[in-house]
Amino acid sequence: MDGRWVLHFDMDAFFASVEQLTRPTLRGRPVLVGGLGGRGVVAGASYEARVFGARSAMPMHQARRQVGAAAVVLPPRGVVYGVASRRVLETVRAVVPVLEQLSFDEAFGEPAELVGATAAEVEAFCEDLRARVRSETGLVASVGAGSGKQIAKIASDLAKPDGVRVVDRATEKAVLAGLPVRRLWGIGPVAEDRLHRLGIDTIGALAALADSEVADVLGGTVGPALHRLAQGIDDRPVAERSSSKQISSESTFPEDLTTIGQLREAVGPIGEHAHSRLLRDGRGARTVTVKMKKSDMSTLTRSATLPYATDDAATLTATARRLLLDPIEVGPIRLLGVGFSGLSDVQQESLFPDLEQTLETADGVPATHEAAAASAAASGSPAAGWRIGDDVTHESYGHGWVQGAGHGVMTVRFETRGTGPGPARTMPVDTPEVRRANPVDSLDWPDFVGALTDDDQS
DNA sequence: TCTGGGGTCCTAGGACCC
DNA sequence: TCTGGGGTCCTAGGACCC
Repeated sequence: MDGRWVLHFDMDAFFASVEQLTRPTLRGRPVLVGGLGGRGVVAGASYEARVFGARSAMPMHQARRQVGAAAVVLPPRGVVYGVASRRVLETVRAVVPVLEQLSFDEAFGEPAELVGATAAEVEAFCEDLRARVRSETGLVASVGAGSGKQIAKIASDLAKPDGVRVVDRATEKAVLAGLPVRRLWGIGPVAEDRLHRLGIDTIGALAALADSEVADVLGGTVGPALHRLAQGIDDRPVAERSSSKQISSESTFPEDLTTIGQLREAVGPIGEHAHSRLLRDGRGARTVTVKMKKSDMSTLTRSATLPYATDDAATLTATARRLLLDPIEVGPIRLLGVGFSGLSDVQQESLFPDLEQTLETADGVPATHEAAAASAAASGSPAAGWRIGDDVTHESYGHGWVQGAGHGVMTVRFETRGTGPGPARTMPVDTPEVRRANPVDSLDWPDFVGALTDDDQS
């Protein structure tokens, strides 16, 4: 393993950058992506917004207040980020075949060709990778490199924004030693607090502790692992991730739910959302978990394991509904989640047909009922109300997005990645030439017209 | 107007089996 | 008539990651 180089590839302000890419008017402006409701938090902030102190996971109202009137607040467009993420990672994979993907916008790689390379060679490799991603996707990534995953991840942090940082073996220990313990991957607020109480503030101070002390503070499993990382010992391999172990969906309500009836109603669309992703995954679940977050932010979970894995919506929803607790007993509920785990290929022939029958009919309310209602509400007729951030298409002006709406009129900005900054036009909300559009078109339009032509010719 | 949504991993106790 | 030890599965809670 001597001479290995691990790379950590990390997109810069990914969600906000995709918004700025596909909606060119937003370039150079402080963009906040996240929930718009009273309980929303920031999922992504552009660097222009970070100047004001806005950060991911911050309550949206707070970020908005800090940024001021210039703030552009947009709801997340998950499908667009998903498509952008896939394209970015395909580009990276063309250069680094084995990737350990951590999230939408982050991955480790360990290119075989870099074994034994000099720091300068590694830096050139990383710059080439960034340039490819930028030219093929229009998005900016930073890359960190080091002898292991931990140092590579810290290096990419140091490289941001829009940079490369290679930490060679000679300086690795010194770089680590001076950083706050919180920068170590695996040390969160609780562990940080425990260490601070003992006067341990830096990774260097953590590294200098005795093994037994670390185990006492951070636990017998996690402690020794973090201790080794603090000392720069990190030989964990880079490997492709296996399929997910759990599929879940959760939702925070605008106001806390206080009756079991409300919870029973809410479990329908939430369970249906998780179920649709379970179907897309192609496996079935044996264990159903219901999660309830109380107003004091503590969570209660209840789970049940079925005798077999199933992808049957009625069975899964009925199981979830059975697990609900009554707010009268446990207190008001701000969030409800439904999770499926114990995932495996569905067994077609049940060994327990009688039991299956019993479970399926255990709860009278068919799950599809709420699901249909929810999807009807989501797709609703345009006249029912455009929201800020909606993607639209106009018969003459092309693809655009709703910049503002109210009092019977709306302002639409007609632009996409391919058009450059576009004009804003104000029109009645019920303008018949305007229809809801596929958000992904903002990444491609009008280029996809050309793509179709190419296909026709071939 | 406090704190989203999607995950992974660890701990700890009890049931159950041999 | 005071009661082991190991292994596995299930459940509940929580820390941590982006």
